[in-house]
Amino acid sequence: MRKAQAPGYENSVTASQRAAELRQQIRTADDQYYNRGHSDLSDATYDALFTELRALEAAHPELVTEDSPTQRVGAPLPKGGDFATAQHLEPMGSIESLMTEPDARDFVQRIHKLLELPPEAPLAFFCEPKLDGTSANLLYEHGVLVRGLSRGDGQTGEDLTRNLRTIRNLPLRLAGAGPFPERIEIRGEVILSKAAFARLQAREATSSDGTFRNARNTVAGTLKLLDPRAVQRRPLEFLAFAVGHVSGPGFASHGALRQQLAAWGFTLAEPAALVEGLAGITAFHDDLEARREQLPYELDGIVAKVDAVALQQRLGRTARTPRWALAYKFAPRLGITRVLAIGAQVGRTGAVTPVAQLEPLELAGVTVQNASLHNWGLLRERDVRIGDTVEIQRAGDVIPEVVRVLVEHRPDAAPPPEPPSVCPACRGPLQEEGKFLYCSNLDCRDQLVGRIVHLASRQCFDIEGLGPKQVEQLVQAGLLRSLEDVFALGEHREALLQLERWGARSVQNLLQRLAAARTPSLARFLHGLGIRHVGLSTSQDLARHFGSLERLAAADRDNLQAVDGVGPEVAAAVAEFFAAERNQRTLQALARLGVVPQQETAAAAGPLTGRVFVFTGSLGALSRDDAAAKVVLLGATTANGVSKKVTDVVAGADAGSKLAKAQQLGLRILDEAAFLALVGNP
DNA sequence: GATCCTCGAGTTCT
DNA sequence: CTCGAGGATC
Repeated sequence: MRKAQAPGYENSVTASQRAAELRQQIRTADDQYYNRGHSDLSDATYDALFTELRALEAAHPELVTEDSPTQRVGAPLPKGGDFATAQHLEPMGSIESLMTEPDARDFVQRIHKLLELPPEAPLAFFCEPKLDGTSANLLYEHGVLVRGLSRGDGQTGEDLTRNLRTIRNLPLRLAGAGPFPERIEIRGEVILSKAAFARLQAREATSSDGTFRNARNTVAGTLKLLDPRAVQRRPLEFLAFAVGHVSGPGFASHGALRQQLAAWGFTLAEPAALVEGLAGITAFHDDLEARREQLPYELDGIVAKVDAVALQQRLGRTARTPRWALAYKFAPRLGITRVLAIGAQVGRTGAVTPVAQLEPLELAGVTVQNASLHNWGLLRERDVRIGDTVEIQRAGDVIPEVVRVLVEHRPDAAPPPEPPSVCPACRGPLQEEGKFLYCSNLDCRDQLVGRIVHLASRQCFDIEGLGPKQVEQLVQAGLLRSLEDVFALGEHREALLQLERWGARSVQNLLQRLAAARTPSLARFLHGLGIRHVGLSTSQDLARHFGSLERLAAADRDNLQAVDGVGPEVAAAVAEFFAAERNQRTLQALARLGVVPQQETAAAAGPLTGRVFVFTGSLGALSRDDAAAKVVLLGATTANGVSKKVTDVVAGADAGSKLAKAQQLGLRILDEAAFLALVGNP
């Protein structure tokens, strides 16, 4: 075995030969390791070769090539440095997601119809696993990797080249003799295998904060690290699944494309198969779902593509997805665990709701410890008891929910839980209203925390840095005893500074933000007050109708009911709110502290007046609220759900049921790019 | 009085 | 995302 040595070569010809030799050995080892699972070289030998090559290149900088394995790792970006962004040559769209067999059937039938094929005509699909990682788009020029982008919003991605380069099974130079396309974009998924993730967890558990909760988030986090050397220590892999822009001739089929990618040195997702029709797709899906646990990677479904590229082109694409590819997801995972306790929470409205505390359970990538039971009626209906074994599902793959109780596993001594007789926070009396229990004590601590958090939230006064943690702490410290106290915090500067985690800087920031938050729109002001039945939408209706706080406060029930969307219940709630002496004091105190809602000006008519927007899926660049604000500024209104009244649906990535409904209703559907074009790029 | 929309509110975790 | 209930409409 050769030792790493100082560069002592007599002339650069030998040095250049040796460098080429080392690069070849290292590449072979990388390829063996990632594509066959083991390498003929020991880790120590590999490191030695690598060190030698690096030393050689240091001594002969002219020998450094862009595709040398040493170039996988660059220096860290300066702290606080941001990743640059760049345009994809061809947009990186998403694929329509389906959950059920009937949906898949519809999809395949639609393809037959569009191609004017009889339903029984054979049609070949290529099926591959749908990997759960982060997509990336690699640009190769004349066979050499020059850039790697994240998906971003589909049009523009972040330049992650320096980090992507560290992935060892990602070719820095395409394998084979060429000729290579002048430019080609290779798309794939960056993932951590289950084994690699487990190793990483074991290795880092002792050293750092143990933040590796699931593989997908770890991948996303890793690619954003500023120091490529840290990225290199995470055993990421790149699995290619498609090409974007190609200069020169394309490929005849997805199968041919895969062969070429493999020949160029890419790893491909396996198992994959060329199958026939819906039956083939379904069989592939069911087979993988059944073997899910045994596969080396996390997957959330399969992807099926019409194999022939000529047919793909005939099918074309909708505004946001190709018509020739579908993602057929696996059924949401059910998990089984035990109910440790059934607690009660008090929300900002005083509603006391039951929460099941669960034995921690890994479900679809996260650890679930709590599941809401919504109300005591539901709890009784499902008959959930402490000690019960229950089936948990993440509704919409997000919110944990108790699906059912496995009664046969119930311990003998498990009485049904009793709803609390007093408020769990303040021990005050409870009132029953419908299926809900309410704590009617306005000074109840948990309620106060909830009301203040709501007041400070984005849709209301938008006070950054005043979240649940901080509010809890300030209430505990006695600095907040009522809503209006929020704006009196400036008078308690000294007391604030005494608290843990409140330094001069954070106190100053908070006080500045409070000062800035003192002139909200009337709608946001109203919403922040937390009047029953009055959310953002109703607040806006009221603000538009009355124009000022004074006129609203003076309105009686009849005046209130004249507002569109306000009936007897809402009118009563609003009138009662303004009649209550306690609330009048709050309003007076706020006014004294300089908190004054702005007069509502009638919404300016704009180019989008009369149109109603709904947002679904995630928009890369904008939050949903920001997107909504943009269309409102142009004269449009927004709604929460899809209905006949809606005119436009903006579908971001991973759009769900709303999109399907919108398609049914034949509404105008905008993808993110179209939306940004409409509202004018920020 | 019944039915359909829509809004409010609560919910988990990173 | 889901449930429940208020409001509008027939």
